[in-house]
Amino acid sequence: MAIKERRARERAEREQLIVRAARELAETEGWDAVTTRRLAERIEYSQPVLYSHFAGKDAIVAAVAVQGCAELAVQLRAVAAEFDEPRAAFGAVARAYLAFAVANPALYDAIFTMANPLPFGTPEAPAALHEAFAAIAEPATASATAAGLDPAGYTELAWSALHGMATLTRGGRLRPDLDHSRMAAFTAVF
Amino acid sequence: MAIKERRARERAEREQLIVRAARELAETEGWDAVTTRRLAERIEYSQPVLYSHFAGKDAIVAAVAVQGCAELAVQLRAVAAEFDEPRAAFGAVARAYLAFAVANPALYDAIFTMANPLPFGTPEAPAALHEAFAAIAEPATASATAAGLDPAGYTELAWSALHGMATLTRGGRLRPDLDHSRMAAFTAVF
DNA sequence: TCAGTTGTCTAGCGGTGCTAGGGTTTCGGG
DNA sequence: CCCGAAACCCTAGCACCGCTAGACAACTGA
Repeated sequence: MAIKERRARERAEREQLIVRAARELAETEGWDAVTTRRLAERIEYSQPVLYSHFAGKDAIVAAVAVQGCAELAVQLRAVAAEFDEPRAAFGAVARAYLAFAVANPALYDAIFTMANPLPFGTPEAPAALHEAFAAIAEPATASATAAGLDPAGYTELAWSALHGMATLTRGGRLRPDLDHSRMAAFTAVF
Repeated sequence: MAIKERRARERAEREQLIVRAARELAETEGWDAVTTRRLAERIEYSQPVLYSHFAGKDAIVAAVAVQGCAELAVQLRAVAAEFDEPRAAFGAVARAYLAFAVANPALYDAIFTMANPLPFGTPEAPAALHEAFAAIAEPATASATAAGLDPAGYTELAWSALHGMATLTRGGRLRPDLDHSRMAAFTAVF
């Protein structure tokens, strides 16, 4: 009996090993470098074992995404908890969100831009995702009601602005010298 | 002498044929389906002729992107011209921007999300790109000065919000039932 | 007519995600 | 202790990808 448990434990460890290897490879060389062959070589197994853990490459990046999601949620929550005033919290959370995207570009892509099959809307999305969204939604809701606007749409708009800044910044499509001005406009407007 | 001209004309026509085929294929089946082999089959030539026109596949999607850019600029300009009041113009341009992204998802991706090597900042970007950006920047600048904010950062923020909404909507990451509320928040806030 | 240029195609290279099949190891009961 | 059964993993390969070398055909211009 205990043997089965040990096997299951080893399997789980190897699965984490795969996810970790994929994330590291993506973060250091970009997602293009994350091929099943390189991944297999890195974990010192052959490619087919990857498919005994995940349905395909997409499932691997999805696993990386949910892991990243949890980290993002933790960071945003921690920042939000430092502030009493919702407006100040909103600004700080926004800055933390963008900082996360800059610090972990590959992780951010896995979560939000790659075509992963993660359910996102209100149905059964990973709990970490709800958590991260809530960290933005709470101060945003406070700001929306103060402005007499529907909180739901307002929150999605604010998130869209953050996401837009994150992605456009990475593509070199926004002027770096305007970072400060842009952020000032965000805190002034939202 | 005239023979060279005819040849050059035919080459230009074939180049347009390639760009058109790439765009159509992308729009109907997504960019994943745009492979050099399928593209070659569609224009009824072999793959190598593609490389006598473009440096590689990236250059082809870049060509599609600048073409789409011009169209976007025309549409935004046309919408902006209908309004005298900058505020009303801003809202209409924003709606037109999002409508463009919904109507031509592959085109939008080619311009803004794919890793094309288009220069974007202030240096030598395609003229059409400046044109499109200006169509957003002008009403945004009016709105920014009215709010006493730096127009440059304000404009980039507004564009980020639009871009974020466009991309998150396509990924099914925003609730469709909030489209109206989200847009109301946009016009109220910017 | 005929060399030289131009244009195009076939075939192939190294890479991708993914899978079929077989061989080795380990397990569990007689 | 031993052996059939199950679990596990690897080698080899498929069909596809972007891209290119080299051969071949067609056209040009003297």
